Amino acid sequence: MGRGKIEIKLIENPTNRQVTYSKRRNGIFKKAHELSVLCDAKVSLIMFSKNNKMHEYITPGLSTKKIIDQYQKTVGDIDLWRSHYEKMLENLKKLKDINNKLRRQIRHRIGEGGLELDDLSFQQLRSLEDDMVSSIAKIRDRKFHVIKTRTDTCRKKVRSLEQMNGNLLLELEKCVIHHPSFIFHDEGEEESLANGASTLYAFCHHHSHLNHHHIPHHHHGGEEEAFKTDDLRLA
Amino acid sequence: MGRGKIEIKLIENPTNRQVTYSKRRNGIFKKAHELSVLCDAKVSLIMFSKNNKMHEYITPGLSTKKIIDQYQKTVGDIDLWRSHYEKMLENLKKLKDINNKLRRQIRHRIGEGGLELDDLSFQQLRSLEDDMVSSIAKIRDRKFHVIKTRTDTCRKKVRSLEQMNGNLLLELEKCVIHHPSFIFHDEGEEESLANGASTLYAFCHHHSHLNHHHIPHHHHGGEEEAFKTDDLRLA
DNA sequence: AACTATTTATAAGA
DNA sequence: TTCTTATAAATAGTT
Repeated sequence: MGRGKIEIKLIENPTNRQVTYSKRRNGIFKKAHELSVLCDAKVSLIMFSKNNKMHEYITPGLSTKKIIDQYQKTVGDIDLWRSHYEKMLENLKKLKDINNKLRRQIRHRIGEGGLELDDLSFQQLRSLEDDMVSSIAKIRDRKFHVIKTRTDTCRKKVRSLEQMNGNLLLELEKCVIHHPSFIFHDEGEEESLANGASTLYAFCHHHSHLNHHHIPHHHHGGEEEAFKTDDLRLA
Repeated sequence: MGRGKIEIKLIENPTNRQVTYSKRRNGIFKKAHELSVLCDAKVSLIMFSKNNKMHEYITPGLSTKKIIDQYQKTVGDIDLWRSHYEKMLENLKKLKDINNKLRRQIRHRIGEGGLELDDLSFQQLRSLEDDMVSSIAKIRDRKFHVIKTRTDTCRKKVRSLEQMNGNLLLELEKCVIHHPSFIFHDEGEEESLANGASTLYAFCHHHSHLNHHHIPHHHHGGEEEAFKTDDLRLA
């Protein structure tokens, strides 16, 4: 109906399409309204343009919600929403129940207020206590494991540092023996040395005072045992 | 558009109205479909005739649910359903989270598998252990309280029975002293006596052999202490 | 947004 | 209902 007949297929020209959309949208709304009035029908017309602009028509005196409700009722069993909603309610209730049970269980285990323990019998209290004892044993085991791992790691680190120190000492001894003047002759370079070298240099000074003994913060044998038991006293 | 122009108002003649409804319904569906195709629009058209027959058109490839969902999203805040639904979803999520946390807490307290304890630091393990120790103390307190209450109740009962027995003995003594022939003279009535009286009678016989000592199943003093500690050994 | 030649929808009748 | 058809209404292309 227009200057020329058109084929019913997507209008490629966006401007053209937009114009047609507007015109026909108005046309369809008018038709929907006429149907509402002429035949006392309930009409819900919702549409989204290609760029998701929404437009709707509803028979006056109705709401989209009402129409959709009636739609749900009519379509009934095939409908997803209602059952979905009801499943959700059910789920919600179940979760609340589980939640309460879990809380109760925790309160029992915490021994909260005696108020919670009141509803347990002597036998239940006994078995709860047994559970707790075995649980605490597991926690202690785990704690022991954690501290042991930590101690072991520390011990390994110490051992490796000791070995490194030993090697450095040997190197230094060689140096000192072959070039006794080395230690004090190159002071000018001290500032430009990298960190490691600088530390080594400091160590040389230190070492020369201590006459080849280990530096004091190294742990060994009995001392390491003491460290271990000290930590485990916490357990 | 027809043989004559019509006014847009309710068609009173039901047949006429029904015919018009059918014709125009088809027309509007056709228009809706043309709009869908020409402009790539999403269209949902739901209508109910005066006698509640439902008809709907949906842009092919869509579902009414999808359209309605999009409608909810677009209309958004004004709508009640959507917020209701989303509040529910939110609630559901919250409950699930809380639930998981509670479960985790319980698993920690149970010390399940070490798998659960793996993610706790030494400090956390220590404080968990402390908690458990104090909880177990509470449970033991409660257990002690339960058994003590039970013991006390039992002791009271015993005491009251002893007193009752004592009184009965005194009464009997009086009887025997004043009517020494009473005990064996009325055997004929024995069968017809009520339970309490029968017991009293039996007691008389028993008592006459025991020379005023307590009957053996009574606990007193040291013996009662023994009973108590025996029960508490369970604790 | 307005115009208008045409197509489309449809009211009334069969 | 469906078909027909005269006529009203919608609208494609143009301004």
